[in-house]
Amino acid sequence: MYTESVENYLKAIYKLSSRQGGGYASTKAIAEVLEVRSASVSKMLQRLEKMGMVHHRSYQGVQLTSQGRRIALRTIRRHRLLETYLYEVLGYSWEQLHSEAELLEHYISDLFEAKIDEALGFPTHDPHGDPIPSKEGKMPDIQHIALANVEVPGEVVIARVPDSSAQFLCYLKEVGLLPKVSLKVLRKEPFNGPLLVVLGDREQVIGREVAGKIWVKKKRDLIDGGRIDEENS
Amino acid sequence: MYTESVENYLKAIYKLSSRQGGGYASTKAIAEVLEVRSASVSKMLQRLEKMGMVHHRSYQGVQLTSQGRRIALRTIRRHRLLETYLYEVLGYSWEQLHSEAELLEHYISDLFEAKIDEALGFPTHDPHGDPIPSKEGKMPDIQHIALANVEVPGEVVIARVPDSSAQFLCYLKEVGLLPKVSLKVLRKEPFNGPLLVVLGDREQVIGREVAGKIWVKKKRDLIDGGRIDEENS
DNA sequence: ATCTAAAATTAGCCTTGACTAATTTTAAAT
DNA sequence: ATTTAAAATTAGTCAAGGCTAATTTTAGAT
Ligand SMILES: [Mn+2]
Ligand SMILES: [Mn+2]
Ligand SMILES: [Mn+2]
Ligand SMILES: [Mn+2]
Repeated sequence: MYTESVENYLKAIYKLSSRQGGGYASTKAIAEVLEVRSASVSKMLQRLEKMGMVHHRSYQGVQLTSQGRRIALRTIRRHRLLETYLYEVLGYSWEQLHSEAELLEHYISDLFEAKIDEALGFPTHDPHGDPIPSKEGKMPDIQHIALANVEVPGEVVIARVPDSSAQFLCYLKEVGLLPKVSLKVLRKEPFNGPLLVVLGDREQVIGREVAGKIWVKKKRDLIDGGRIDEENS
Repeated sequence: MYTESVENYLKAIYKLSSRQGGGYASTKAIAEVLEVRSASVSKMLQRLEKMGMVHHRSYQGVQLTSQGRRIALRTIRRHRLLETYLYEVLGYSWEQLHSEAELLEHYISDLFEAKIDEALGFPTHDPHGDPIPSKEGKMPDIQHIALANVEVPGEVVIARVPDSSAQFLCYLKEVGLLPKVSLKVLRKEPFNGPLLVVLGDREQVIGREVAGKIWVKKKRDLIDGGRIDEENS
């Protein structure tokens, strides 16, 4: 339907502008995500504007139109369904998922999407813990906190890890920091020092930077959807 | 690895030049298969020559180099493995296979190819009866005859049907002309008239043109690999 | 209010792979 | 041996999506 390039731009804009508040993505940030030059981004933004995919305020940033958001979410849905299928059905290992999905997301048909969705029993999360947007383009919004920001002592469950660096994922697999794993944070060393956590039956130190990329839920939130939390505090 | 376009050209050249003898594909024939203009083909042939994929004798035709053949066969292998997987595992219907495979064949990885091959138990033929080239690039060569050329009366088994027209496949499905089905040819009407065949428990007339596109094996060949046939005649 | 560095845009170039129109080559018919 | 029609090639154009280099805008520091 749309080109691989257009879909990748829309995905990048979606992720950057939903990252926080105002919702504008900058040219530079898009360029970094997609590993192209800023000049290429500027040009593409004009084309996307003409296509009705974005609102672009020159020198200020871009936002998706509802049309652009629809395509972005469809692509993200396909990406995450693909990752889930490759993992669950074809036996891909964790770190091989992303690159295959990154390409195939642009080339499967509506039918293929529907077939793997069905084969998986209509999953809601991919293997990295990322939510899968619905067919109608609803993305469940989630409130996770970074492991690095958990107050100590705290008991948490891993909800989500980044999907795009195979090396990082290999490390996480090695130490057992996978989605759905619970752990206790015993101590955080000051001056951005490492965290000391209990993982299963052993202790483990985790660098602050790594801990900033792992998203967790508090144990209590899990049991009661976060309501008790509010009443108690 | 190579672009979709390059792989489609190589596939087209492979099929056209293996169709018969000498093994040269003409510019016009390639243009017709790929539904592009001859001028576009001429230009691409020069690029393929530079890439070492073809030998092009100007105004005479092209042949694949061993390099070109390797890529063509890899693409055909992926196409047919994909069709088999979509059919056997994902429950695609017959006529939906080809268009999905035609695109995905260019975008799956070596790993994806290996995984679906394994999941299918290393199949040798796709749902249309076409042989799947081996990973090493060996294509089993097959000697089928067109149903239209069977001598009457003759008993045959359908080996292979064309894969690329969904409408044609729907018709074949409707009348039950599927690979592995046996039938008897009772009569061929003269002047390129229709064939009268027995299909299961009923008689069926088949136009000569349709019968020219269905490839069959003689019943005896099937049982004894064709040897008895030679001894008897 | 001015200066400056970072960010963004513009201008101009390249490759891929289409297209049309014009030209050249080939091969078959006279 | 010419003529001619089909096939093939060449020349020139276009859009997509990259790039570098040059220019413009913005926002923060003085
Ligand atoms: Mn991913
Ligand atoms: Mn992608
Ligand atoms: Mn096919
Ligand atoms: Mn194809």
